[in-house]
Amino acid sequence: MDNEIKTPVKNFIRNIIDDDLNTGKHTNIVTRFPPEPNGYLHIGHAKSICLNFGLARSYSGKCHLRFDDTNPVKEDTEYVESIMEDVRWLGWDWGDNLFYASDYFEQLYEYAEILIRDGKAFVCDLNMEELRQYRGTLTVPGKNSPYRDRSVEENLDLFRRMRAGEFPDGSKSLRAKIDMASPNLNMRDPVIYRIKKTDHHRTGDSWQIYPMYDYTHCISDALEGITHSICTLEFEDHRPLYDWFLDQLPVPCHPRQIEFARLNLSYTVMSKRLLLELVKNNYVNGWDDPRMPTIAGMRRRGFTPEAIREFADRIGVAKANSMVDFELLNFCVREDLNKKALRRMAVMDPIKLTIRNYPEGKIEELDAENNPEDPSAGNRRITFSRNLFIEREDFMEQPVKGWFRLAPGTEVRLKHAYYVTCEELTKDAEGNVTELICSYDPASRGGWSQDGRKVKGTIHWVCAETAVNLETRLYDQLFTIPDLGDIEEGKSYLDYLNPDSLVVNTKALGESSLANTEPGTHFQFLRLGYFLADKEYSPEKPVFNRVTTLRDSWAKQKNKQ
RNA sequence: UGGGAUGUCGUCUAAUGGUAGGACAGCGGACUCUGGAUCCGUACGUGAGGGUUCAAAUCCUUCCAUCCCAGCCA
Repeated sequence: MDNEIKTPVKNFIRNIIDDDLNTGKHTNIVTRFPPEPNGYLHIGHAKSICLNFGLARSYSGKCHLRFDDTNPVKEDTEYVESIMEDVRWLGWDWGDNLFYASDYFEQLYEYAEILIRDGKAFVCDLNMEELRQYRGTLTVPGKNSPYRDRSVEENLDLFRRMRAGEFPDGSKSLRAKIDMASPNLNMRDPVIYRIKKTDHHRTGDSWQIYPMYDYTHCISDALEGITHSICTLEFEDHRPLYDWFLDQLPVPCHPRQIEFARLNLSYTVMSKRLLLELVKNNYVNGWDDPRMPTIAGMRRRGFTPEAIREFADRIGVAKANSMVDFELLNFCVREDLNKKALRRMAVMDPIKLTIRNYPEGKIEELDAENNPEDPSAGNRRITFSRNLFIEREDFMEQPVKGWFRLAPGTEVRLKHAYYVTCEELTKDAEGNVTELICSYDPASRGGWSQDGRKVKGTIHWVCAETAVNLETRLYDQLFTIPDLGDIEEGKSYLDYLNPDSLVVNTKALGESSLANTEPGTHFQFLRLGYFLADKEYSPEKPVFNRVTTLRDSWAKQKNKQ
């Protein structure tokens, strides 16, 4: 990735940064990726990660990884581990800049006392229900809390006792004193500390109170010297509060919050809640199910970091809500794997092909290139014999117009091998074709013909004597409709789960080398698609995940008819 | 019916008052031992109306549509 010399596409954030650099507001930039460790990262996070780390790299700045761990009831170290793994896998490096909001708890607490001393925060005894009543609604202003005018001394005393654990959960909160009549609900005396007698995954039982996001995030940014604090659109309404806290407190700097539109991808969901539900209720097989849009799932499916980064670059960054076509992701992974994946032959739905004029018992070896896009990938030897299997789809008894694969009486090339002509076929009682009897042209060895005759069709095959059985897992979209945000009244996203999102095919056959590779290796199965040896792969049970199919202009042509 | 935002090819995204451009998808063709890859060509767009200007996607104005906000979640 370091030798990419692409000029970055302009976007409104880069424009802001360029301005800040030109005007001298900043001489270098610092961004951050601030996940809450309460779930696995998904492709939407990848957009944000690539944006923040990408900006830092592009401007020779820094990007911090900061865990926004202010809510111990939802967070867990399992998630911090997986997040770090995913960010690293995507190819980014935070260096020494690993932070936790929980590292700032003491500082945050001291700042809260300053707010109290300045009369800008108070301890409120309203419970959650009362608080809701007092907050008002979108159209009617809120009412001041009856506890709003407590003295500084009383507030300080109460707040310290909150910290000491003297009060039960939910009985009191610390609130900022701003404006209950503000049309922006976030400014209606927002809660900044709540009591939670819950152990924190990093601070253990040392805190009984935990700061809220709005209060924590801006201060964390300021303490770390973040210059551009990039977040998603739903925080736009929070920006006045972000700025308010920083304006009240003696913080080292005042970062600028910039909001961009989160990623929506067709045929999938991106909400942590929904993804968690899919996992918990076993609609998928865990966070790394290859159908999941999680980084872990995409990694297991066989998407590459390079493809995901390319995707993130291509979708751009803007403020308008949008839905990106999944095909772009497929394009990116094909583009990457086309250069890198070794070619192999495998047959998903085998049909027997016998070459009647090929000597019985003879097995010969032929040369096959590993990757036509990359000569350095070298060649391999593959075996050929009288008994082969080809793809059932590659034969048509009554060929349609434009068909140039195998049919009775027609000649095709077996990739890397010989020309064969179909002369006869056998059928079972139901009339299904069970075997194709062919003849071959011994002079066409290697797939060439000296007389220069044209053979339009080339098909893949495997040698019956040496082929190995494969389990292939053929993945398709998890959902049947592109926009899960737009579903029929009374229906749930679960009603749109694609029953065919996973088809396990155990009858596939592949060339023998496929039983001798490592989990995590990518291949292109000729004419079929890109596959990854799954983590469950073993030589005894070779399991391959289909990452994506190849482009198929024949299928397209067929669909038009 | 409060507040905040956003509307550019089918989709994503540039154009910072001066030729509406790129990518994906589509279509057509060339080439090909993968109907793959590659190459070439092509169609398609400024939400609507008014105004300012020599000139408007861009500025003003009125409307329309969509998204977000009433957690002691982030």
